Amino acid sequence: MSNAKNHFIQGMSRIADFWGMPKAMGVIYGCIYLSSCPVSLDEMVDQSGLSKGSVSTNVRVLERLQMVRQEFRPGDRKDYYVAEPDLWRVVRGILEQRRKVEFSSALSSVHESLAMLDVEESSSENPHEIVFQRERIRQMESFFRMLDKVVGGILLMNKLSASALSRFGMEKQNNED
Amino acid sequence: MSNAKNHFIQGMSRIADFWGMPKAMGVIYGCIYLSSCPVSLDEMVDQSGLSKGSVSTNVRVLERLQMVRQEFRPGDRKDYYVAEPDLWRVVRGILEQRRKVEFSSALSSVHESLAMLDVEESSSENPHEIVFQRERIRQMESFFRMLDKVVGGILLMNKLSASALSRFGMEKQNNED
DNA sequence: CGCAACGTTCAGAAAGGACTAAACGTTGAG
DNA sequence: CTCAACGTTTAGTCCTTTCTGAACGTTGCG
Repeated sequence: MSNAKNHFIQGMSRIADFWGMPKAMGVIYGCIYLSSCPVSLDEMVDQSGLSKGSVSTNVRVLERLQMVRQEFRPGDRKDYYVAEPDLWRVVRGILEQRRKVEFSSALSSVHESLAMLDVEESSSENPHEIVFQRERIRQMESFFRMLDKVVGGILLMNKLSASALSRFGMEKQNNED
Repeated sequence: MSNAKNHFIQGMSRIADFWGMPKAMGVIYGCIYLSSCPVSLDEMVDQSGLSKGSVSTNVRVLERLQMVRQEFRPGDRKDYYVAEPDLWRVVRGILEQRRKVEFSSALSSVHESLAMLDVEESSSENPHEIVFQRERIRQMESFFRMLDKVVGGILLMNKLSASALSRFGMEKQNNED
């Protein structure tokens, strides 16, 4: 394998780690992303130096995130994978996943706190504090709701490309490229 | 401490964990965020159940991220902290930090791979693969550059509020609130 | 001075995740 | 039917990160 590919894969490993994913995921995506033809599981094992089990597990996570696709070959029992080349779709996949898993949970957690506060209000000897806390929690709730909307808006764009990005206030700076 | 505050703090712990930060950071921010008056380190220790060392360390990280501010009191040796109430400023602080640390590093890593590919090109027996890889890496490089611009654009807005959000394509959906 | 009140630091423990290796279930060819 | 080629699962190990507890340096009061 080329020296450059090795270095690239190592970079993907770092990036995956930084975004809270297993390093192996980054490594495997790097393998597939830089292959001009579909890659089998064994090839990934060779190129990545990871165990077969790890590759098997992680490649399916990548598939769930729509970062790679399985390519079927009639009469071949091996699984071949190709990378989703549109990186903006990749971030969409990740965002979708995270939104489903965590955003709603965070929102409901905050909402529950608000409900509990209402129950406690009557029995409190310090109403001022309660009022303050309710206001704060309410602000955080509306913050989460807005955040969820923003992400939802991004997900609605079927292509997060230059034209879409112009809405992000990017018109201001037009240095390089 | 109120039952609701406890629940809220637990939620912050989960959220912090999800975003790749120490749980204790979330807990401590929760403590301060829901206090109507500046909080001393000892009070945080009481309310969070964490050790003094952990609180001391994590509260300073929060300060560096501009999620809390120190409030000086003349003639009092204790350190008091108040929370940054504008949650959009909070995400800005976090984004700024992450951009500094990781974005540039990711970009240079990809760029290095590209350079290595150029060196290897001549000595390769498989020029087709090299050409393919160069194209792929180039795409990722331009992706990172764009991503960096987007984040930069967000950071330029001094208030990421409703008016700013309208640029994000949020006009389309106007359900609730 | 001496002591008590603070915040900080650091070695070590604890916890949580991720990877490995080996056993396993399935499928298809001979 | 038997065996080899696959991908999957899981128990166990390793490694990283985080938290704790105690020692430490500083500061100001009595």
